[in-house]
Amino acid sequence: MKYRDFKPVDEQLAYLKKGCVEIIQEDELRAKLERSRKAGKPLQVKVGFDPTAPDLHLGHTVVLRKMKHFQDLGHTVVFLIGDFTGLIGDPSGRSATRPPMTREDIARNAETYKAQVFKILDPEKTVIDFNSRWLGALSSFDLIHLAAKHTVARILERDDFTKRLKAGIPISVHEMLYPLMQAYDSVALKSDVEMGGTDQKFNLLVGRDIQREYGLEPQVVVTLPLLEGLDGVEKMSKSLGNYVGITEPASEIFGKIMSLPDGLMYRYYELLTDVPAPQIEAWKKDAAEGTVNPRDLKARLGEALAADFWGPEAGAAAREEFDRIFKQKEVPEDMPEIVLNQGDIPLIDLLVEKKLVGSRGEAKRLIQQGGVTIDNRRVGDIVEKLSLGPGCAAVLKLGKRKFYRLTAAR
RNA sequence: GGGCAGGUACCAAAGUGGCCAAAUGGGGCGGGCUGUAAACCCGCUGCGGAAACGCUUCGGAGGUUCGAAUCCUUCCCUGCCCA
Repeated sequence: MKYRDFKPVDEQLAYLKKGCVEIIQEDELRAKLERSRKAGKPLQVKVGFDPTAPDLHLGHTVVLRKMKHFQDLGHTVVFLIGDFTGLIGDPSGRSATRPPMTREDIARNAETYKAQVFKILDPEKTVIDFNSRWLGALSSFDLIHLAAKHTVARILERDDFTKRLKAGIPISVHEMLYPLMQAYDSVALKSDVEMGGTDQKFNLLVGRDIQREYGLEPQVVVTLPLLEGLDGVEKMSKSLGNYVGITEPASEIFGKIMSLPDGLMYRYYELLTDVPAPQIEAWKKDAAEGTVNPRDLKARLGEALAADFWGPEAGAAAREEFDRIFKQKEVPEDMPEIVLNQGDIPLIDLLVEKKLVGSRGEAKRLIQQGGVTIDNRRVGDIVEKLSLGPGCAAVLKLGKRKFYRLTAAR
């Protein structure tokens, strides 16, 4: 990129600042942008990702979207996969020591990442890297040398360590080393900017200190809000199950968004769409006054998000499908098909065999509680048997939203 | 190295010889009301069994006892205090 290709610094700053929680330090970022523009040299922007969970969800897209913003402005974004952690086997799950990941696992996860992140990022402007490349090459001497550059007190300052310490929850030594490792990534990459969720603030700041120790100009730290999960309380995470994965089918994305608590949808609009803030505020007001049905705003959001990952048509289709099922109480167009063999089969056996429930007890409970419907008829008896004549079909519904098409084997 | 306190179901946390498949809360699931929202109400939440009931669980392994989550031995793990 040449000088003229970079937008004026003020314009860039304004674009980048939107939605950020904090920029440390903003004037440093300005200085870096100015230098980059003059030299025609893009900034190096680094964001780290965990190699163990390559299923990205909407929470990750907050930072991905910001990465995209940097790309839009012509900067280089490094998508850093923290595979070193994976290689040595992160024991921080305590109860079950995780087996270390193999190189194959990591390579596979990296592929999965690629398939997902390029739904948002520009492949041309994205560098994917692995921190084992340099961390794996550090000798014990190097590591201790690195560790010598920081103090225990500084590490313990960290909020979550303090809490754990107080609560009597173990902290292992390697956990204290992680911030240093991550900081070293910034040294290795000579990053100008590192981004992360607000929970990463501490780690990101350590990066600045360590870069200075290694004689580099400290990176600018940009923190982004953590997106609340579907429950509206905890942050979105896979392990809490309150997430919307970006590879989920459009109809799932739409459905999950519809189940969002109302108050949360404005937050989602803010962090996950480009709808301008004043518009969001106006909607909020309209909904409160009753001039707009919050449901419709939510549907709009669901459609927009489904469209982000599957295209506008799929987004619209997801919305129509949803209305069909829940407004008009019809049956979805596509549902998983289950083929029944000839003859009677007890319903419970069917549910268990097809792995629709976890155990027979669960199947019984579901039936007893009226959660099972066949062709709109609620099943009342747990010993009920099922049979379909040749060429017949039926719709099995479990709970509120699980539909299956039963068909007879020829 | 020494002293002390702990390890209970998805999580937190009661239970300290039989009435314990284990209180309570959270979470989850189902139903109701709705807008598949929130709030709220009801129910369920180890496995098998239609049920009666049976079986496997309270860090691991042994033991005492008619009977153990509860007592003993030993091992593993964690926290706190002292060195």
